[in-house]
Amino acid sequence: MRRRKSTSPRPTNRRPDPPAPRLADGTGIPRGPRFMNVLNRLRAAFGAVTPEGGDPQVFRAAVRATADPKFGDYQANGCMALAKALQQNPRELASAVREAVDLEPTAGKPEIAGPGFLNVRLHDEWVAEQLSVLLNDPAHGLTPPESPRTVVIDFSSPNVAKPMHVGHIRSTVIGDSLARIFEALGHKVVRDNHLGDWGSQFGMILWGWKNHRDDDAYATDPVAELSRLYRLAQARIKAGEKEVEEAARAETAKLHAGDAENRELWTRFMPFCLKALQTIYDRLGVRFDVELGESFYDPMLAEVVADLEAKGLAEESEGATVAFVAGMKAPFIIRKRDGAYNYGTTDLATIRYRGQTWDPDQVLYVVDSRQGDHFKQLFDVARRWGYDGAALEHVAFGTILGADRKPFKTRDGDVVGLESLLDEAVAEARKIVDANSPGIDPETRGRIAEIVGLGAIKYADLSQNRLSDYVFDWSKMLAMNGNTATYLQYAYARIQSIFRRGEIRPEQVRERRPPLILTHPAERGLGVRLLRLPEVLELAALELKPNILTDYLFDLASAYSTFFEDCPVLKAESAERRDSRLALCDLTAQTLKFGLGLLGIDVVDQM
RNA sequence: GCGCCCGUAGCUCAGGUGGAUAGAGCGGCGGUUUCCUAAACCGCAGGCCGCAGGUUCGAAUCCUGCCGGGCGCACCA
Repeated sequence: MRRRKSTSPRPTNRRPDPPAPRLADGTGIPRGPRFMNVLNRLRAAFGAVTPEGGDPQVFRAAVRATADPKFGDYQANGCMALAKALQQNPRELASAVREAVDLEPTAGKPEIAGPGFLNVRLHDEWVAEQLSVLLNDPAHGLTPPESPRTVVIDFSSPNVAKPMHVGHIRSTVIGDSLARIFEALGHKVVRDNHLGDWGSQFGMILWGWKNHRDDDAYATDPVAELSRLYRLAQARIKAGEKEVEEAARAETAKLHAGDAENRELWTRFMPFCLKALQTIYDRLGVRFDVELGESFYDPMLAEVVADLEAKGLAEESEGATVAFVAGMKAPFIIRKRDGAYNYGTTDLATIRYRGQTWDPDQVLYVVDSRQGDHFKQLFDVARRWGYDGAALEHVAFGTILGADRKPFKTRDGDVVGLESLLDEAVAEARKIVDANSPGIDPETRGRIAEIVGLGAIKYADLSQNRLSDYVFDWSKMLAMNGNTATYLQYAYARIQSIFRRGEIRPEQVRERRPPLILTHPAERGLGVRLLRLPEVLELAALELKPNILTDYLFDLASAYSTFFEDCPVLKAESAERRDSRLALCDLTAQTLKFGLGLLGIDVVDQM
């Protein structure tokens, strides 16, 4: 697997697994009603019996869930690689590990298979016991990390003064989900919306305002009018009108220089712009801890450049002040020929401010992959500047494409507005709800459609590997099965339906703490999966990939659907069985709701 | 030209740090509903993992070269 480019050192790079739990009796066996991260438990056990000459960290890392259930639930693959290094027979090595390792009470002795795999099958009783613990665990099996980290997540970051469009959804949704996942794992998260409120796009708006404004239109809808002016300026510059380009640049420079008129206009426009953005964020359920835009850093820029110059990191080149980065031809510009600062300068000031304010362990920039070169330069300069305390990571993502594999546009060729995209998703969802569930009252159908529609959009984005471009496809997105939010929401709704029909509340099942029975393959398959959430979240956070979570949830929902078909709940053959299955239903519902919540997606009780 | 990303089933995509017979969904074909939501479930067909070398017990995964596609490369952000 390729590693992310980490151009600055990661203090906790390859974060170690949480240490094995400290145990009072020294047996290696945890006592008491405490949920255990299964993977970490097994890794600790195998790591402890790493053969002489092996690296325990490597050996334990080779433990993972099996790809195929016929090989058991988990497998330890470390013996083969180690045998090679030690020039020993892998099966003999595996045999020695098998004898030494103690997995009780979690599992029995592993089985040796193939060239030296060690296959682990969890004890049904242990799985059942863990599920009972999980049933009443508000933390969903998550335990606080040994050393919580501070993670700044820079995401969404739209330019103000123009409506958000489809291009903003990925950063917003991926960043929000990563924030939720890190928080759930017990880390401190700072969600920062680095607004584009100070750049040259504002100069274009100012130029438009002074030359082409429509006062009536502004009175009616300020943001729409400002957006029109921006697009007008942009179009004329793009058409090669140098004088417009120069004029807009001059307006930007005047704004930055403190020109009274431009500052007044900026101050006047901003509240409208922010309010428009807030409307979308509210609808998406996205919030920020801070929204420190480019304007916030403006007062620091001159000093940043002076400091870089003083430290010999910046130099003059073709009239601009730049920093060169080894291996890259284009310089990193921190002051333009005309004296104005640009986003490189702002980003450096931001790194310093964040370091001084939060002292983060990790800073994530959830930004389009096309800005890769910029971040490579930025991180390099920042490190040489001395801000190397945090791991700076560009969480890159691909472009959203239309069916023609070109950037997603409307039929008229405009960029698709985010608001209309959401509206369309909700309208599509509404059609399906109306068709499938006419018995539900219209108002409730409307609420369901909103949740299902937004869920579809978010999930389509999150379930894809970030790095690849993705083809936007309505039919796929709102499909009722397959790896979609709708499928997961449906599984959840079916569970709620069982509780309604049985006239029983989940809380009653939880209080009863019924013993879990896992003798049916569908029961066991579901049960083993329910224990995996903590390890999945740890991996998703490590890889910075929400699609690891969506894959898990889809797998869980599939296992539930199989269970639903094969295992009657309310009409189970005994009261014990019924209670056990109700508990499995509730656990699944809890996990789906919690997991979807970490993706920023809601559930509905019926659909 | 330099750099980054991508190439896996007809289509859209998964595929931890190299592991067992490469997986889903859609589409196709065939089944399942006196039973808790059929927005579901079960089965079948469908692959030279872009190509060629290399590394090794083992490669979709790592290395090299090539082919094909996307993107970025001095004052926009």
